Amino acid sequence: MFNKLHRTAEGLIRHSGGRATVGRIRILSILLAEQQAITHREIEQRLPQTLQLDRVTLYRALEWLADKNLIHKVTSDDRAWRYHANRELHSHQHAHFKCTHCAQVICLSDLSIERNWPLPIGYRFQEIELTVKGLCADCS
Amino acid sequence: MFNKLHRTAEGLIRHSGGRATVGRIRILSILLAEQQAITHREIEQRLPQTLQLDRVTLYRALEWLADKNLIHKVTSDDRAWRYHANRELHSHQHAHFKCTHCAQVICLSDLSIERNWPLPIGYRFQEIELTVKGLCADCS
DNA sequence: ACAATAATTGCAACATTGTTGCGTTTATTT
DNA sequence: AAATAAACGCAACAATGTTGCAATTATTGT
Repeated sequence: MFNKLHRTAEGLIRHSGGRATVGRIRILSILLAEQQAITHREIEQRLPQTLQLDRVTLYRALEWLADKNLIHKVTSDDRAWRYHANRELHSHQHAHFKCTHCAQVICLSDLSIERNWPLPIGYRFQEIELTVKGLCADCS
Repeated sequence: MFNKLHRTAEGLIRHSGGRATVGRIRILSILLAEQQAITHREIEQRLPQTLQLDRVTLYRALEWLADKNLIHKVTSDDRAWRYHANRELHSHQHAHFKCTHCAQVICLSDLSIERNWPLPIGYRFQEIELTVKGLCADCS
C-alpha cells in the first residue's frame, strides 16, 4: 500500500512539471500518508535508513512542493513550520487545531472561513491563518 | 509625556507584585507607547543608549510581563514573537493583521472571535490565534 | 540609613530552525 | 550514451530563543 502512495506522489510531481527525484517522491508519500501536519523533524524521522536526506535538501523539496501547491505550510507558535499534503477540495482557507500539550496539529477542514474581514481603510486582504488551541482527545 | 507612560508602567508592575526594575519599566513603557505589536529586536532598538539590556534579560522581562498579563505575545510566520501591551477591555481573543510586505503587525481589536468552534469529539477549546494577512495601507 | 535576602541581571555557551553559495551528482532529453 | 539543466550535499552562516551560574540590585526589616 505504500507503493500506491509512492505512485500517487510520483504522478503528482511529474504532473507539476518537475523532476521526480527519490527524495521528493518519498517526502510527498510521507505527507500523503499523514493525517496531521508534521514538522521537518518528523518527516526526517519517517525517512527510511536507506534514504537520509540532508536538511537543506528537505527544506528545498518542501519549498518546491509548496510552490506547486502539492502541500501547504502551517505556522505554529514554536517557530517550526508544519507541512501537510493538499488533498483536492482542501482549500487553503481553513483552520488548524494545535494541542497545547502534545503539540499535535490537525486541519479543521470543515471550518470554512469567510474572507470578508473588516480591515481598516486602504488595507487589502490576502489570506488568513487561524489556529485554535486547546487539548486534543488524548490529552484532555 | 514619556514620564507619564513611565509612571503608568511602574504602577502596573508594582501592582502585579514584582520588582519595579529599570528594565521592566522601560520595556513596558515602550510597549505602551506603541500601537502595533513589535518584535524583540524592535524593542531593543527603542531602548536608550544609556540602558542597553542583554538579550536574555529582555526575553525574561517579556516573559514575566506576559505571565502577569500586562502584555501578550503574537505568533507570526517569521519565527519571531511580537509583543503588545494589554490595554484593558482588550481581550486576548482578537485577531491580528500582518502586512506581507512590510511585516507590520496590528491588532484588529474590533474583531471579536466567537469561541464556539466545532472541534472533534473529546477536544477541548483553550484559545484562538487568528492572523489576517494582506497589504497595509502604506504598501498596497 | 544599613545590612540581609531574595529576585533579577549579564555572560557564556548552547539548541533549534532555517538559509546561502558552490561544487558535485543525477534525472531527463537528444 | 552523452549533454545539460535541475537537484543535491556540504560547509558555513544567521536569527531566535534557552539554560546555568555567578554577580548585581530592589526590597524588607531593623
